[in-house]
Amino acid sequence: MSLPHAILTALLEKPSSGLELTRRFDRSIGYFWPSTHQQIYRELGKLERAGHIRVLPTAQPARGQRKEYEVLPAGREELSAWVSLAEDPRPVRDPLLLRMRAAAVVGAPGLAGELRRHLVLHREQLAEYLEIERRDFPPERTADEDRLRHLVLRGGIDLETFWTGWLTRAIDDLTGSGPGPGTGSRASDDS
Amino acid sequence: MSLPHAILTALLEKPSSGLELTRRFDRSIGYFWPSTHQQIYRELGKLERAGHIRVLPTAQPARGQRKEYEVLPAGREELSAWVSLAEDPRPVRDPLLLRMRAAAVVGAPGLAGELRRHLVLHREQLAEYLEIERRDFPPERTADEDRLRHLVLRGGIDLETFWTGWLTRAIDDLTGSGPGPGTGSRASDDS
DNA sequence: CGTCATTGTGCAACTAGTTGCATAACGAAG
DNA sequence: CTTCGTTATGCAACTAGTTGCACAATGACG
Repeated sequence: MSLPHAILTALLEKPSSGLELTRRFDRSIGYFWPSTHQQIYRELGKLERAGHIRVLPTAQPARGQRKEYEVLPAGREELSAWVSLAEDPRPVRDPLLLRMRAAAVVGAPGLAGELRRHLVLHREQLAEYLEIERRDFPPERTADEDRLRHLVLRGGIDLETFWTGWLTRAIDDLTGSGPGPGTGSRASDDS
Repeated sequence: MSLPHAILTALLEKPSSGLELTRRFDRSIGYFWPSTHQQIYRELGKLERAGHIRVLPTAQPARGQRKEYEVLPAGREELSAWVSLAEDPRPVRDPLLLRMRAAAVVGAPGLAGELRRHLVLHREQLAEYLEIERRDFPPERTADEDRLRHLVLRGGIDLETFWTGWLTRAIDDLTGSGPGPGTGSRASDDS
């Protein structure tokens, strides 16, 4: 149940309308909790009904008319409570790794190409994060209250760095020698 | 739609019953595509109806009676086709990063403790992967057909290495100086 | 004035994964 | 021989996320 809390966080940073929130997600919180406008509108409705947020009285409510939301005290408390919950890391669920594993069994003609494609995408994402870091967190003074936000960004940077590194080595390993395993046949398990 | 393909891969490696498959997932494919027995049984039913797998004739079909499945040619073809599909990396979706971001807004008394807890978990997972590597992929001869499987395992190892590194630095950064930001108040965006 | 693109809100249906539980066969213990 | 734990299969309801689309207001262009 993270999306409502992502929305509360974003609304505390700045009261917004649904679409505005969606756009801010696309270049901020959405980097580690992506969401669509449909989902966001639905969740805004729930949060309002729960008394966690309300429509700013300045805007008139009508279909197709902009509605700006702000967080109510109850919403802030809810978020505070959620922040201090313990929650185990979610298990990895990655189709690319699954594909490689399947390729070990049924063969993989174009797999190296797919790895190269992913490498490009991860490099782009990494560059985007580094650009944000350069812009928002210059080395001089790291404002105390920005430390957590910087750590989160560092997480994104380190994660993309891991992917580019691993993909590079995987491509080398796959194309460096022989044509690959073809249709494997063993029946052992594990790993 | 990855679960059916995960199951096809596992069944090609070795024909199995539902429960056996579940257990093999727990210490193998489930590391990057986790699944429960309920989901696996449901999917086995669909795969059988689709003509991708069949029950081995040796076992008699009855409720509460073991049924062993094997992959049919159509299933192998389906898997082959899926392996060569292009699929973009899924966006990250991580509650811990979200929590840190929320903590920058509403404060975070116990956050460092939670980070330490995660660090332990990731270290344990890393140790488990390294043990598997030591056991299944000794340095001497790397059999050609095992290369892909080893690469997948390397992915898990590198990923856990990234987490332990990042968490260690985050904990240092959070506990090293001042008491943290408390209730932040800024209203800027991005990052 | 009409129509067309843009901004904005939102519903409905679908898909995939999770949680809780029911049920059957079978062997071991009392 | 019955009861109990284990192995095994599976259904049903729920939750979260995705996809496709509908509709209202508004301002620009002809």
